[in-house]
Amino acid sequence: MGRSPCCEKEAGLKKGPWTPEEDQKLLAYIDQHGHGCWRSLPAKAGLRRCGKSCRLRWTNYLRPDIKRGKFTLQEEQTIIQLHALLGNRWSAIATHLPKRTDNEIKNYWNTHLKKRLAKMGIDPVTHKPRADGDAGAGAGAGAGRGACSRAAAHLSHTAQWESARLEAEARLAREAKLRALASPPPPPQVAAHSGLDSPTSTLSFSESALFAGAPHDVHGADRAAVEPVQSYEEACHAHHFGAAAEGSFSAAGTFANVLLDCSVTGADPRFAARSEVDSGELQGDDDTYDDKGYWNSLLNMVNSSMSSSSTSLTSDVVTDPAMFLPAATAAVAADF
DNA sequence: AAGGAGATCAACCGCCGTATT
DNA sequence: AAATACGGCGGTTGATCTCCT
Repeated sequence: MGRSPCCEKEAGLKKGPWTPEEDQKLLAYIDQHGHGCWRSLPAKAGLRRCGKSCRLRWTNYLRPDIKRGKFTLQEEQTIIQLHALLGNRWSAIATHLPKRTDNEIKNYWNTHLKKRLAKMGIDPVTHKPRADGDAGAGAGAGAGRGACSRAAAHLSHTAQWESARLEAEARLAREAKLRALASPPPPPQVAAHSGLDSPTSTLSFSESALFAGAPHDVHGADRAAVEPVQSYEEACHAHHFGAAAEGSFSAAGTFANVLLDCSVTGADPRFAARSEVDSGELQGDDDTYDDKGYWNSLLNMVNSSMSSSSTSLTSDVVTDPAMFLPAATAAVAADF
C-alpha cells in the first residue's frame, strides 16, 4: 500500500475567488503554524478549501514577499532573455525575478510580451522570425525595422542554441545516470573535479548527485526559503542589473531593448520614451552590434542559472557553447 | 449611456516527478 | 517493487475590468 491519505476528497469544498475572511484565516494559520502539509491545512485552518487551492492562494497572492503591480523594464528584459533561453519554464524564470510569482510572470508573458513579439513578426515560442513574411509588420519602418531584424537574427541564434542545449542536457543526463549506476558517487570535492570523460560533458557534482538520485527538490530549491538560493538571487540580481548598468551586460540588455524598442510602434508610451533614451546604446549600426558580447551575456546568464539552482538540468559552467553544441549549432557559436 | 470586444489576472485542472508506505 | 499521496508546474478558463464604438 502507499502512504495513507492525509485527507480524503471531500464534497462541498469551496472553489472560486477567495474572500477576505478566507485569506485572513489562511494567513493567521500559516503565521502561527507555518505550512507543513497542505492537504491537512484547510481543516486545521477552518477553511472549506482543498489544500491545493490554499497552497496556490498562498504562493501566488498571500505570501508576504510578493511584489505586485507593473513590471519594470528591467523585469521585462529579464523575462524576455530568460524565455529565449529557458522557454516556458516559468518557475525557473521566476527565480531570477525576486518577489514575482511564476503565475504572474506567465500571465504577463501571455498578455503582453508574447503579443509584442508576435507583432514584431517573431514567433514567441521559438523566438525565430516567422517565415510567413509577417516580420516587421508591427515594427514600422526605418530604424525600427533594422533593430527588429537584428533582434530576430539574435533570437534565431538563441533558439538554435537552446535546442542544442536541451539535447545536450538529455545526453548528459543519460551519461551521468549510466556512470552513477556503474560506480558509487565520490565525495563532493573529488566529484566536482573528477572529470567526466566525455569531452562535451560539463556536468557538475550537484548534477551528478542529482542524476544519481540524490535527494533534491527542484522547485523547493527554486522558491525556497532556503537561503543559498536567496543569496544567489541577490547576487544574480546585483550581477545582472549592476553589470548592465556598467555596460558589461549591455549586449543582452540591448537585445531586450531592441525588442522593447521595436514595440514603440505598438503605442506604449513607456517604450517610446525608453527608445529615445536608449537610442545611443543601440547605435543603429548593424555591423557594430556586438555578437560576442551578446553570446557572452547569454552564457553568463546560463551559468548563473546553473550555479544557483537545480531547476535547470543544464551543465554547471559553460565557458563556450561549442563545448556541447552539436556540430551544426556549434558553427553558429564559432562565428564569434 | 449602453453594449460589445478585447485585455487582464486569479484560480482551476491535469499531469509529472518524488516521497512514502 | 509497486502503489499511492503529495507538491509543484504549465496550460487553460472564466469572471471582471477597460476601452471603443
